[in-house]
Amino acid sequence: MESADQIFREFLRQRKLKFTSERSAILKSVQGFGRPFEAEELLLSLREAAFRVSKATVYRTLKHLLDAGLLRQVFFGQGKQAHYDYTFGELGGAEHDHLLDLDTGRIIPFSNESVIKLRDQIAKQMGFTALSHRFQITGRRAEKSE
Amino acid sequence: MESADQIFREFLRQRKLKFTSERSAILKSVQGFGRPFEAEELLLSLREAAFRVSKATVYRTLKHLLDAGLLRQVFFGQGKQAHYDYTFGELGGAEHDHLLDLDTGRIIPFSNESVIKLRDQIAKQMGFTALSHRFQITGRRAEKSE
DNA sequence: CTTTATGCAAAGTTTTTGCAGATCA
DNA sequence: TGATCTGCAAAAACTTTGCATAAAG
Repeated sequence: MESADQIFREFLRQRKLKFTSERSAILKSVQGFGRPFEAEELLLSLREAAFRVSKATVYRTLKHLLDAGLLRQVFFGQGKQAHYDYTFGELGGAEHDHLLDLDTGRIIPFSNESVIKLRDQIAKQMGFTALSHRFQITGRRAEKSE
Repeated sequence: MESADQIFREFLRQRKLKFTSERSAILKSVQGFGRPFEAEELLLSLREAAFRVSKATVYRTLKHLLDAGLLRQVFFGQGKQAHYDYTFGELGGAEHDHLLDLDTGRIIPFSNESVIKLRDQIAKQMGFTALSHRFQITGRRAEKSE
């Protein structure tokens, strides 16, 4: 099985793009988040790792990672800024969705096969073939002792 | 059953806000879309109806409609601009989701009870109570003769 | 009449782009 | 070495805000 690193290198090679130290550092940093992150957070995370990259390069690389299929964009709350979700993470590349804790703002990934079954079934009913989806549940801890 | 208009008036009254002709025109225009729309589209739609409202008022009113629960924000594609989705529309206030046609960009609303059942079940499994969700399927026409 | 709303233009956010010098293949 | 990259700063896209005047209750 290919690593994300290999996938990215191959993607770049096919497009005659270069695998630079910035792109390498950004991918590494992306893998460090266990949850969707914002461009600004990524920038900070790189600076903490003492790797100086410009905001422009971060955005440009995020776009490539999206094209390579290693990231996808998701939007939470009313926020206008995009979150980037690593599609290769903990769950080993399995499609996953998110539950947003209304009280803490925490984003919790989950994976559930029924979501895919349901989306495929709904799309079929509507005369479509489903290619992807975004599913986001907003909720609140059930048995909180407050 | 209360009309959206009544709900909005009541919402404004409770907050000591005013029901102005601009707010009335905006709500009417919102109801004219059968799909999620952008702030800019709303503005254009108002101008077509020969009603001149400023962009600032449109945004301010959208915020109130969100607070009143008559709209919610959704995000499609990679676009950074918010879409506003009327929660009171065709489906008579029933919760609904969207299918995005990858080829045409068209957004098609649908309503399916299983989505709610599934979200409630998943949230429960994770120790949460689901309050709302966003579900978006991206697909492509199944039997296209192209 | 007092409070809240509106329009305008200016400011704020987030993301994109042009360009000159730096780096990769 | 030729093509692609990078950082910077400026621009662009979308949304919010301050202020003076207008309208609602």
